Amino acid sequence: MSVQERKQRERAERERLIVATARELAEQQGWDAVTTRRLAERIDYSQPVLYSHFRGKREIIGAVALEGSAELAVALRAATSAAEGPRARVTALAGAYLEFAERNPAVYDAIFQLDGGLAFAQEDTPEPLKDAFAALLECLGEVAGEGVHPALFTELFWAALHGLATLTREQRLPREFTRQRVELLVGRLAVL
Amino acid sequence: MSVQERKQRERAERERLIVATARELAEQQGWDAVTTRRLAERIDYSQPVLYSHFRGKREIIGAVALEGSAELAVALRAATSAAEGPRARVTALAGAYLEFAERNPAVYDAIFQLDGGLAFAQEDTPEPLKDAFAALLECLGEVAGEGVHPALFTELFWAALHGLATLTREQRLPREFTRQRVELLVGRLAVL
DNA sequence: CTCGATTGTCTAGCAATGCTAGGATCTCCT
DNA sequence: AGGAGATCCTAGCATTGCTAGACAATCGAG
Repeated sequence: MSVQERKQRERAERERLIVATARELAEQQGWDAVTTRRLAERIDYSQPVLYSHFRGKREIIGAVALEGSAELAVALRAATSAAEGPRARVTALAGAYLEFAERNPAVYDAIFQLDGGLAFAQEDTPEPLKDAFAALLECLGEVAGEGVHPALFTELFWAALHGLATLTREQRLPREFTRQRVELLVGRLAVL
Repeated sequence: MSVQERKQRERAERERLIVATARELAEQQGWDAVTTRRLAERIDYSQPVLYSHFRGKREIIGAVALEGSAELAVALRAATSAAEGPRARVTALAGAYLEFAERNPAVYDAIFQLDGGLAFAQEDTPEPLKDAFAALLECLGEVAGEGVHPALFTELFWAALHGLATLTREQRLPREFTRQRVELLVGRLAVL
């Protein structure tokens, strides 16, 4: 069945190409510019090909979200493992989170802002999403404080980061004081 | 000039009708359902009339945002003024904010999530937006703590609330623990 | 090697979207 | 009463996500 295998590989390869191209286009010109036509043109296929891989634009966003989520988890773990002591770890975590959002706005949108048809906070939540939350939990669990459920604390801390990330990106918060806000957030929320 | 005045009044009245209808439609079926055609049909005019009042859909969203922002400010002040003591006030503020977001999801989106073409955190920021922030500041300024800039503290607190509001609404956070998260937020962030 | 069937792809098209041009109608002042 | 000017609507454009149906390439059986 070598032929079938090759076909499957090529198909999988094309699917990755679609996702990568969608992501690239979104980062370059925003998600509004990611139309099925443009996307199809960039991968040198016609539109209907997209629909043989994904149900629709939604699922493409979802695929980008999953890919990005995995990267976010990696970035968070890399940042925390490079820091010494609880406070430095949490600060590094927050910084890495915000930097990820800043450097990959379209991907961040795909994960947290747009509708990618993904389930959150349920059993059928995709693994990468759970894992990104797990990465947060690993670091934040140890600074939740006495009698505070680690997951609940993580949710709150995450919400604060999410708020900072989105409001900053849309110019709703002046960007220049980001550092101070993070310091304040860490200093107040975390029990060190 | 009674005739001219009447015309102007009618025109202003129609503008309010447009905004109110857009808001209603958005709350009922989401902003995606607010198309210029549907909106025009509901107010018994043709599409181009909308464009004699607003530059485009964007500005209509912006108008809803301004209206909603004013209401938010009122709601926040009502909640804080009814509470005794710093802790109760801040808790009431947070509760009122989240309740507003929960009960007026479309309006909340118009203000904070969608692009209504409004300027934020600048001199030319519209008054209602500044005032909503001022309402937050009035309450949160007194619990910022020593040596912490009240505005910076307010921004952080607001970001946390915004994160909780949006993530909860999109089912990204389980709704049942909202109360605990708010308690934790207030207890940790505010200096009482 | 040939020929039908299956798989894959593309062309063409649909309905819906935001927005606009141009003409029709209606109102008001002289 | 008539013309100027404001007001509004019909009709249309380009773009969107998505799909049907035709066409071609490939594969397996004889």
